[in-house]
Amino acid sequence: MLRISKLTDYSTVVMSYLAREPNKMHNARDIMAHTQLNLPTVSKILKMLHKAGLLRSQRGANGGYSLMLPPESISITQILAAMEGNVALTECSTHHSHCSIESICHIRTNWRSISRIVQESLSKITLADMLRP
Amino acid sequence: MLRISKLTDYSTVVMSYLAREPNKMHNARDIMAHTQLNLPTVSKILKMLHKAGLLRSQRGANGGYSLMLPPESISITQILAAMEGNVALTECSTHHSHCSIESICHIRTNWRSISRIVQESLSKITLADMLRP
DNA sequence: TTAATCAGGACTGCTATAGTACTAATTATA
DNA sequence: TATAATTAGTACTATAGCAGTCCTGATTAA
Repeated sequence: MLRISKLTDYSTVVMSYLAREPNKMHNARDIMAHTQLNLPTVSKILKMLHKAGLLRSQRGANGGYSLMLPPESISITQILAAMEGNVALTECSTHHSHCSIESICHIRTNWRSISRIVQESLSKITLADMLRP
Repeated sequence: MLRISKLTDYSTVVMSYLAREPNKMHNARDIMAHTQLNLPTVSKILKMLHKAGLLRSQRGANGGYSLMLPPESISITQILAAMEGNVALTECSTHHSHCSIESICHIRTNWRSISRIVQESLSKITLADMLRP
C-alpha cells in the first residue's frame, strides 16, 4: 500500500530523538532506552544512517552517534534514501529492470515524473518539522 | 524503496490500454495480446479493478471490460487504492497497528500528514495524463 | 590493560507478493 | 436449447524481501 519499511519508519524515530540534542553524543543503548526499540535493531539502523553520511560516529568508550547536520538541513527524502535507496515508484524508474514488458511499455517516463513529484514533496519536509506536533 | 507493487504497475498499463478506446469492450485475451502480460495476471488485475468500481464488466460471449469513467476522471490514486488499499506510508497512519513503540511514538501524526501530501500530489494525475508521452 | 562502544557481516524465520490453477456463473449466438 | 466464450471467485505454491538476531573484529577513553 505504498509503504515505507518498518526499519525506515523506526529510523525516523531514532533521528527525531537525536535531533532533540543535535550536538550531544548518544550511544545505541541510550537510544534503545528512549525509543523502546530493541538494541540490535537500533544498532542496525544507526550503522545504516552513518554509512549514508547522516550521522557522525565516535567509537570506543563514551562514544556514540550524533547528527551530521542540523535538523533543518535533513529532509525525509534523505532518511528514506539512506534506508531504502532512491525513491522510485516503479522498478523501471531507476535502472534497466527485468520487467518483461519494458520494451513495449509506453508509460515509463510518466512514472519517472510521478516519482519525481513525490520525491520533491517529501524533500520539503525536514527533521525539524518532525519535532513539531 | 517506496515502491508500488508490480501488479499495481501492470494495472496502470492495463488501464492505459483501455483508456485509448474508453467505450469499447476488451476481453482479457485481447488485453494480454496488447500488453504482453500473461493471461492469469491480466485476469487477476481486471477482477481487482472491477471490484473497486473502476471497470464495468460484461460476462458471456463477446463480453469484456471497459472503463467506468472517462480517463480524465480516473486518478492514479484511485488505481493505487484499488490494487493496494489506501496510500499510507507507515502502518500506524491507517489503523491501530501492532507497532511495538506506538504508545510512546510522537511522530505518528506527522507521518499521517506526509501520507496526505503524497496522496494529494498523486490524485492530481489522471489516466488521461498517462496517455500523453 | 580493560571495558565500552561502533563496524561489518552472516544467518534465520516470517510475511507479502507474484504467479498459477481450477471451478462456477453468465450470456451471445447458432 | 445447446454450445462456446467469457468473467467471478477462491485456493494454492514458490519466491523474494524484510525484520530481527547474533557473532567477531576494530577502536578508543580511562
